[in-house]
Amino acid sequence: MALEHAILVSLLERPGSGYELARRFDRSIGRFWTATHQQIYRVLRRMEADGWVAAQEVAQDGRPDKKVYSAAAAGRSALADWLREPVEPETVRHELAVKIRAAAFDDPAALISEVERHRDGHAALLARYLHGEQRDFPDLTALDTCQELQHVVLRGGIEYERMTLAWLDDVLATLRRLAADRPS
Amino acid sequence: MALEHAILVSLLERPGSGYELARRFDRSIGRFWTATHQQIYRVLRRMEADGWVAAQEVAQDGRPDKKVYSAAAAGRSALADWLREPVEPETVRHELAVKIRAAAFDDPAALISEVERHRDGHAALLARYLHGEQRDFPDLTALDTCQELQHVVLRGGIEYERMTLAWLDDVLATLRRLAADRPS
DNA sequence: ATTGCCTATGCAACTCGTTGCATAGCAGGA
DNA sequence: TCCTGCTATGCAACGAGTTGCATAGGCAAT
Repeated sequence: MALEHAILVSLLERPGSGYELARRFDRSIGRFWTATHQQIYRVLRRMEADGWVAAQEVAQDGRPDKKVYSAAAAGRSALADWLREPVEPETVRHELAVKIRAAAFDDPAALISEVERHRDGHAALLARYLHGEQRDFPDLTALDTCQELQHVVLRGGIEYERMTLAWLDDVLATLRRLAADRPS
Repeated sequence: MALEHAILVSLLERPGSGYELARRFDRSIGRFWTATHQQIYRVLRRMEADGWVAAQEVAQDGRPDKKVYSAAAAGRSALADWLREPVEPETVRHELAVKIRAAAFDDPAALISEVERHRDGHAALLARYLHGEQRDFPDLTALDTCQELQHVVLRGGIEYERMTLAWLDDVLATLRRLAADRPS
């Protein structure tokens, strides 16, 4: 279970409320680790009970109060312990790949618009990554350790999107060829 | 929920027992959709109750009996319905990426051997994919629709592994540079 | 001889993750 | 004015997924 650890890393990079964490998971972190606000609130409460994080109530005007969490010493040492354990290879749940193989038993042409939709989504995400890179890392020669590591993870995201985009174009070409060969 | 659909596709490609399906999920399918034998047995029973699959008991000598499942008409039409629904973008749970960002708050050098382990795993998987491609698709000019689609998914797997391999080399270079810059 | 692994299925208990809903004040547009 | 959407947190119920264990015969190696 790594949601705790992902939250700890995010809080070490910057303290924040459950709501803010949920938004971070929708953005930068969310593309290599997803979580809903429900999970995050639940885990934060458990982590607070375990002394991994400390909470501070912050009153705001014009908005509901919030609880700002920050990583505690116990959380930091738990993170260090976890870093020394081996992790499993990443699990992939690639529903679209299942659909592509399923198309053999139905109409391959019917899948084209769906694949195009995914292609466009990945293209948009790649653009957002590249834009975020420009904004957050304007000078790549002057990064501290934390930023270096954030940037190498971002590079992974960028390469993943580029690769996926090229693959989805390949998938589209294949589907179009099959649709032309055997019109239903 | 797509485990049902992944199982249906696998059974349409070839009927098999729960055990055999579990092994297929460990191999080809398993890299874009994971499932344990527990899940598979449970879902198969539900699918049988819903008339999506039909089971046939097969006695074997020297081995326990097995129940060979095959996709039924109702399952096939359920699959066709599902193909026409949009799917969510794939979810990624990339624990190693969390660790890389976590390394900023501990010792980056301590992560090197872990990343090397992952790198070697991905290299081995890429080799297995390429070997499987040679074996299962010796003549790329003579494929039926089902094989065309299997192959385009395999190409995706191969490209994913290549990209991951290159990225992990980038990560290793970054970690080594950080370790040299600031020795702990 | 015993140990360990492979085939083949399954139960029980648990944790993880999702979905729907609820509260509640404020801001902005039709 | 009403409706939608944002900030901020939370409960309850459900479904998905994991882990540990159990059975049970056969096969291969130590």
